Amino acid sequence: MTPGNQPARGRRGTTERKGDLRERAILDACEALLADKGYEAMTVGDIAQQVGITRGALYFYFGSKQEVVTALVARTVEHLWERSLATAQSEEPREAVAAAMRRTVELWSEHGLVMRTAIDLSLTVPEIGELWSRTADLFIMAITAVLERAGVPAGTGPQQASAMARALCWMIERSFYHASQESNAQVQQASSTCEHIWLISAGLTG
Amino acid sequence: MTPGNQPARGRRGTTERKGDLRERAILDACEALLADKGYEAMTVGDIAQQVGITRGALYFYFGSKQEVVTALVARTVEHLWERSLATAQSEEPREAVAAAMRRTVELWSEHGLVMRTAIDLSLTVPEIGELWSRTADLFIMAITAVLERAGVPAGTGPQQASAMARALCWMIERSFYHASQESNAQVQQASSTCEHIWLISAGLTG
DNA sequence: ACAAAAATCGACACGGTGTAGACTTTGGGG
DNA sequence: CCCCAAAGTCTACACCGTGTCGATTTTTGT
Repeated sequence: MTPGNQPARGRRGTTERKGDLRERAILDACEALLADKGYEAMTVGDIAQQVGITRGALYFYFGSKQEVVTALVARTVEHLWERSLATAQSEEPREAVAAAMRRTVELWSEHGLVMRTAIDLSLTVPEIGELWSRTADLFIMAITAVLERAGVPAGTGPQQASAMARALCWMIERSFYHASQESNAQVQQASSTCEHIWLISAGLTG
Repeated sequence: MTPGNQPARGRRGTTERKGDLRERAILDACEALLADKGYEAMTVGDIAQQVGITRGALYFYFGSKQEVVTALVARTVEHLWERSLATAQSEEPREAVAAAMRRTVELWSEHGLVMRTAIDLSLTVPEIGELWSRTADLFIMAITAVLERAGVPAGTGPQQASAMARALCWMIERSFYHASQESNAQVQQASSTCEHIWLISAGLTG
């Protein structure tokens, strides 16, 4: 479809099409516009103008505003996946929780805008919904692992690790979603509260 | 602005303007359309057609699609407020939690569609954001009260009732949001899990 | 340096929005 | 009963954002 779907890295020469630059520029422009106009108000013409091309040219790269935003979300989410694999590997559950929450604060501080956008569009843009759902599953699996290591019985019943992890994941998502709209201080506060509830839920009181 | 802003209930005679009927019919149509097309796909023309009038006539009642949906949300949310005042009045915290969750299941089963819509549009339609924020605050206050009665220290610190209640509220909102999209069984499951975590957070283990 | 591929542009058709003005219905007083 | 103002409704229009098309220019590999 759009150029850049295949990396097309020629073995040696940096096959860096001019269009690859433009594509990144479009995504950057989109992120900037998203920041100060919001998704609804942002128009395809706005993005093109920000990049310095016409709408027609932009449609060469992406088929619609939704596709642009989807690509932006994909770029960000890919970044999350890379950096989050090694998290919560600690043996000590208490430390694992702390590490995970530190990581979460980082992610939302850096990418809060795009993550909020992804959540907002999950319903209306199936592709984004899929992307975010995948991401949430990673978090849920990580939380489940920590709960089980802390002694919570495995299983999908209401009082068992998997279901609890899902609920805790939504708690964290929503808390950070709101907090990251306000200030870094709010994010810190949300983080502390979520960490506390997570610890209690894992039976790690005191 | 639009008719019906003032109840205009003449003291005796039922001053039931023909327009009041239409207004309700529009809201009903909107709710129906919302159910099987979704907000984005639903057009002002669709709503008008469903009611059996033209777009022009609809604009006599509401200034835009957003206004229609806002009115629909307002109608539903008003309903929530009425019925939720007497909840969680029980002395026994454990019973209060159970009652609150039963209530929540009811609300989401009956009004899940509109509630999800309200949440989705909170960002883009400030008026709806305000409405939903108010509603969330009611829930948070109720949860706070239960936590305090169960012995959680009052205050806004991360380990104190108010902050914890907020996090728990988001957990419940998000869990039900997702579950109510799937099935009643999922809603029940979510309810049980949330209840369990709430109880643990309140220190009511065992 | 030249041809194919990549990129860009301007113009168009389409669909949804919101508004304006003319027309019809409704429902109290004279 | 009639009349008139208010309430309600309609058709037509202007606007704006979208997505597409064909013509044109630039890049790129050889």
